[in-house]
Amino acid sequence: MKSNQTENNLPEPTKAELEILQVLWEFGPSTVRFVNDKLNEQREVNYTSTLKQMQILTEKGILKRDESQMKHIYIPVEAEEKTKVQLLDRFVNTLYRGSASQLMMQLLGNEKTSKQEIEEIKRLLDSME
Amino acid sequence: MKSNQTENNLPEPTKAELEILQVLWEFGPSTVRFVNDKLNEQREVNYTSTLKQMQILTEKGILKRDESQMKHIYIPVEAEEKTKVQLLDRFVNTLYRGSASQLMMQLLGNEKTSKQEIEEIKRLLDSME
DNA sequence: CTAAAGGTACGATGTTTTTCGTACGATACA
DNA sequence: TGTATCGTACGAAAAACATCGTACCTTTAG
Repeated sequence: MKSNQTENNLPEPTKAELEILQVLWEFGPSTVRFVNDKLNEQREVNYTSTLKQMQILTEKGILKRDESQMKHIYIPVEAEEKTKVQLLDRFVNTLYRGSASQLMMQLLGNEKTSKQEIEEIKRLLDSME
Repeated sequence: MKSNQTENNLPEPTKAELEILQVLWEFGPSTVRFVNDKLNEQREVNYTSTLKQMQILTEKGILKRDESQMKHIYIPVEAEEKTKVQLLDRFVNTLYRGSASQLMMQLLGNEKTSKQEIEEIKRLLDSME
């Protein structure tokens, strides 16, 4: 099958992979043990499952690791921002035909987006002038 | 495995399922034939593959269908808006811990979001006062 | 009437993603 | 110094997704 890459970039992380990335983004470079513990705060996962995922992530080039110690330390290759931008871009293209303003409208119309959030967005825009 | 539902809602559509939904959103209630033709404008898919997907979508309760004719007519159960809001909500929660303004910042910082888009967003916000 | 065209049903198969068991090496410490 | 603990490697099973072939029913045109 065709490999799933964007022009200049890494393959899209899967759902389980994203969970792991998020731990690494939040807490910085970590061991499998640490990541697995964090994941288990939310759902039950076997240690070796997490290990395997992180190995796969490394094969894919999404993570790299420091093997100088027995406890390998895993690190995302791309910065959080960059990866998120890619995902966001894909999301906008898929669901909103690339129209960021349409996405915005939905965000603003969404009850779950608080007044406070909206205010913050306005301030943000003003400061961009 | 745990079934994948949000509190009050339908299961998340998969990628292939989303493609189909998008055709239905754009063109309204349609036959399998019609949807399949649209999909084939973008990539090759066998008719029965599309049929199967749409049957699965129906089983899942994401589509319903009018069987009164031989050519069944498929219709999304939920409105486009509602489904997109769900997906967007999940997206914001997953990637931005629920912070819409953070997502915004990324949108605005994204080169692919044109000046024109940004202007439109500003106008939108102003008109909300 | 009948053959071709076009429809649905559905099992089987292929692929990708996810999870886990087992093997085995290193470390720690009683 | 041996045994329990904690690590990695890795194949394989399980689950989720996607695709397709085949059977079989309806409609339609000649």
